[in-house]
Amino acid sequence: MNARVALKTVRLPRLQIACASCGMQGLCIGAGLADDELERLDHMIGAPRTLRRGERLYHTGARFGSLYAVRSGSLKSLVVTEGGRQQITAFHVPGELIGVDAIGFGVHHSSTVAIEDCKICEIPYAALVRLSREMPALQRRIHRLISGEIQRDQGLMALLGGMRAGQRMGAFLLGLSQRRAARGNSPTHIALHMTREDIGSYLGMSFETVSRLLRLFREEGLIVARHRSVEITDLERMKKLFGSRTTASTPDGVAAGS
Amino acid sequence: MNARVALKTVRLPRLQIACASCGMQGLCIGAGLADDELERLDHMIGAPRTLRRGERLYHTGARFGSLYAVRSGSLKSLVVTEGGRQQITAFHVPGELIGVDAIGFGVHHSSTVAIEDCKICEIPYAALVRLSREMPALQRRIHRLISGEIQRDQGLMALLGGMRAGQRMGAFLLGLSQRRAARGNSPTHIALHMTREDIGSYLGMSFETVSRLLRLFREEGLIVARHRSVEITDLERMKKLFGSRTTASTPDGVAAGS
DNA sequence: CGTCAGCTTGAACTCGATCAATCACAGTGG
DNA sequence: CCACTGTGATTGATCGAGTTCAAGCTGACG
Repeated sequence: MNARVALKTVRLPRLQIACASCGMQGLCIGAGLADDELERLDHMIGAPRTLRRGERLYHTGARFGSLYAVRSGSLKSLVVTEGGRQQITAFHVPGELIGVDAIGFGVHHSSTVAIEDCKICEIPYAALVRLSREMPALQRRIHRLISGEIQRDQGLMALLGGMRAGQRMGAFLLGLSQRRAARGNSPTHIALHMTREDIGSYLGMSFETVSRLLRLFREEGLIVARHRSVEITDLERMKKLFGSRTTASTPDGVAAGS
Repeated sequence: MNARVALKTVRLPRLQIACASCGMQGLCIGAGLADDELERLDHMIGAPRTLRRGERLYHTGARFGSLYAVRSGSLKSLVVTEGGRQQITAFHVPGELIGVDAIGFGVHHSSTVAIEDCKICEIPYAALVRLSREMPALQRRIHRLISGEIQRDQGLMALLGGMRAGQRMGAFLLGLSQRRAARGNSPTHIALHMTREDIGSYLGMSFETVSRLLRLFREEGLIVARHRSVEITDLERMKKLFGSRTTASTPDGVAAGS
């Protein structure tokens, strides 16, 4: 597999051009674009800017003007409910795009904060839309990003709505693992940059339960956890227990309405 | 308020033209379009088609080709988790658009089923996109619909993640009330066309708990419930207890960015 | 070296799930 | 027309997962 990718990299020059926003190949906003298209896109992307831990990228109610790509570090997005409670809606890691949920509305409906020092690239949305009018591939890409956002949310809803705390925790760890793997990193070593409280908020449980579940997983031999570093020692069993997204099985026996 | 709307209807001809898809004014896909634009849009919308109760509009994995507007009746969308459990992700009532979560991905990631006999209008998406290239207002509208979908999901996540069953139930009833109000219907009378089980799935609780909570609300004097008809008798206290989403329910009037 | 935020662990309690029995009602067919 | 039937709704009793409160512990950082 790796060998094949390497071969392609040699043969197809465009894979050697990294996206200016996230600094990676074939990820983020520039995925699926041709060389010249990627270059035009790159021109409108600003230089990476540093965000210190705890600093806010944008907050609820702020005018939406740009998407942001994470180059390094990680961030969290949260919404504040009527009761003043904070609900974490997403964690963002390098190579991912932030602000997708505000597209088209003109205003952010969540706040995003750095949970460690980050490097962030700004992508002006108006220019992006203008460019997308001439580049169907880019327009498709934008739509797909948004669609992916909705899917992610629906997955989390299903998680929160119908699973036990342990399953949610397991699915969370597997999710982080997969996101690392998608970027070519080890799928077994996970760094939890966020606090237990953030995880609890995200998964709809108390931070004490997060702590207890991690211990349970450790006692079960599924992971080795120390501080904020988690090593998945039995990835297979994890996948078995907490169903990795194997959604290839979609039976089409019944004919849809008319 | 009503008087002002009526006045506008008289003064501005465009408000008298109903959207062909949902049969309503200023809702659904046609909101915010000029007369001639609305007409062009209408030409690509098919005649309403009937869907019998229990019939499926589309299912997970099906190719995405169209959005659908509800003219009458109601439907539910659901995702099936790895474990085979069904999680209801949305209920759809007249004037709303279905299928937004599949935009850009080419494939539906949820199934949608009629919970009573419905009339549905199909809106071919490819044609819609083509049209939107010439009509910035339509493009904005599409983006806003998608964005609204994300927001709705985030709201539900916050609901599922951090609220007690009673609060979720209250917020659910208030939500239905507001959606009725947004379409000019009485906000106090709600018809629950879905089963208790569906409500339970949507709100992440057992159907018995749904039943018990409705009784509790009745004993508290908040509602009068009989069969599937619910009358909110103390809307003020409901709002006080279960924080109504005081954000302007119809996102028109807010200037969209870019 | 002290301080403090974040983490762990324990103990008691509570909310809501689960199991189970009964009821209400719509649809069906005699 | 009424009895039959099945799905959905109500209500009760029990139990356990997870919250909450509380008390220490750990490691980072001034």
